Amino acid sequence: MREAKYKRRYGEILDAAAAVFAEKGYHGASTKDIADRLGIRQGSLYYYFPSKEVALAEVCWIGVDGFVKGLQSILGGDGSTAKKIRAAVQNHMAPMATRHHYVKVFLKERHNLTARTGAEVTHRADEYERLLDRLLAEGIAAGALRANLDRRLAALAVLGLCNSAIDWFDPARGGIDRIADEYADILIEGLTVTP
Amino acid sequence: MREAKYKRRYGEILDAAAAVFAEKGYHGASTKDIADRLGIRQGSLYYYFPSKEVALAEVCWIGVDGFVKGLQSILGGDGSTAKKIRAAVQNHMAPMATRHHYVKVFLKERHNLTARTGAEVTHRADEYERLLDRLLAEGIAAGALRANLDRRLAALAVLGLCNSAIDWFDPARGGIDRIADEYADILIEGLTVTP
DNA sequence: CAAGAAATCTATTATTCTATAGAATAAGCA
DNA sequence: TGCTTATTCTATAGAATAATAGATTTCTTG
Repeated sequence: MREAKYKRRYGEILDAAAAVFAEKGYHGASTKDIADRLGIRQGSLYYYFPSKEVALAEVCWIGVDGFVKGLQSILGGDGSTAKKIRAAVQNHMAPMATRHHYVKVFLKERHNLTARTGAEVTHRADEYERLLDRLLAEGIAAGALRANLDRRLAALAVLGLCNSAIDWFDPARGGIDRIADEYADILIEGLTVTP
Repeated sequence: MREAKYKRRYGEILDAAAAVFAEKGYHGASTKDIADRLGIRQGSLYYYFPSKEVALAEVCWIGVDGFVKGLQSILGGDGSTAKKIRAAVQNHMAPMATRHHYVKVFLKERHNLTARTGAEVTHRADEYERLLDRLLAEGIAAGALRANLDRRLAALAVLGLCNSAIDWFDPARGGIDRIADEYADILIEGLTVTP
C-alpha cells in the first residue's frame, strides 16, 4: 500500500513533467512549471527525481518503450509483408494517441539527454530500428518489396512519415486509426513492387 | 560600400545564430554561445538585433522562404502530376542542403516565436501549404491521384516525409538529390492511382 | 491513538541569462 | 591629419534557474 501510493504519485509527477516538456521543450520548461501544474512547490519535485535531466530520461524511456513491444510480435507472426507493414504503422502510431506527451518528448527532446542519462533510451531506440530493418529485409527477400530499395532510406521514410503526425495530431480530437491506415496505404504502395 | 559591409556582417551574425539555434535549440542556446562562435562579446550582438527572439524570427524567415519560391513556378509550369510532385519534393529538400541550419531552425524552433514576432513566418508557411494543397487538388481533378485521397492528410504526408530528413541528413556527407528521388518515388507510387 | 515514516514546504545558494548604458576603438573620408 | 560615424567592448542591473538542507505537515500502521 505504501509502495503502491508512491508509484501512483510518481506517475502523476511524470505525467506533469511529460506534459510540460511536450509543451515548452526541455530547456523552455522550468521545474517550477512542472510543480505549478501539480500544485506543489518547486523544491518538492526533488523528492522524486535527483535532477531535471533524469526526469526527462524517464519520460523518454516510456515514450520509446511503447513502440518496441508490439513490433516484436508483429515480426514473429505470419501474414504478407504488406499486412505486417500496416500492422507496424498502426503499432507505431497508437502510442501517439494513448501516450501523446511521452511520445512527443521522446521524439523531440531526447537529444537533450547526455550519453550517461540517455544510454538506455538510445539502446531501446536502436533496438526498434533494427526490428524495422528486419521487417524490410524480409520483405525484400520475399520479393514483396522493390528490390532496388535502399533499406536504410526506406526505414527512415517509414519512421519519418509516422513520426511527423506528432506535430499536428491532437488525441482530444478524433482517433489515430484512420491516419495510420492512410499512411500505411501510401507506404505499402510506395514500397512494394507494382506488378 | 558602408551598407554592403553591414549586410555582410549581418549575414555572418545570422549564420552564427542559425548554427547555434540548430544545434542547441532556441532555449538551449544563449546569446553568449552565438557571440562565442563569432569571437565577439555577448552584448555586441545587440547592435544587430533588438532581441534574441527577433534573431530567431529572421532565421526562420530565411528558412521558410526557400521553400515557397520554387513551388510557385512548378505549379505554373506544365507536365504530369507525377512530374510536378517529384519537382516539388526536390524543391523542398534542396534548401535542406544549401541552407541546412536555417531550415532546421524553421522546422524545429519556429514554435518559440510569439504571435507578434512570428506573424510573417506563419503567413509564409501557410502560403506554402496552400500551394501544395493546390498541387494535390489539381492532381485529383485530373484523375492522376487517387480519388479517395484525404487531401489534407496527403499534404501532411508529403511535408512530413520530406521534413523528416532534417533529423539525420548531413550536408557535409553527400547530396540530397538521391534522397529526394527515393522519397518522390514512394510518394508518387503511394498517392497516384494504380491502373 | 501514538510513533515513525513519507511527503511537502520554506528558505537559500550559487549560477546563468537577457538586455541596457555608456566608454573605447576602428574605419571612412574631408 | 583630424572629424565623424560604425562597431565592439566593459560593466552591470534585474530576473530566472536548478538544486540542497532542514523544518514541518500528513499519512500509515501497529
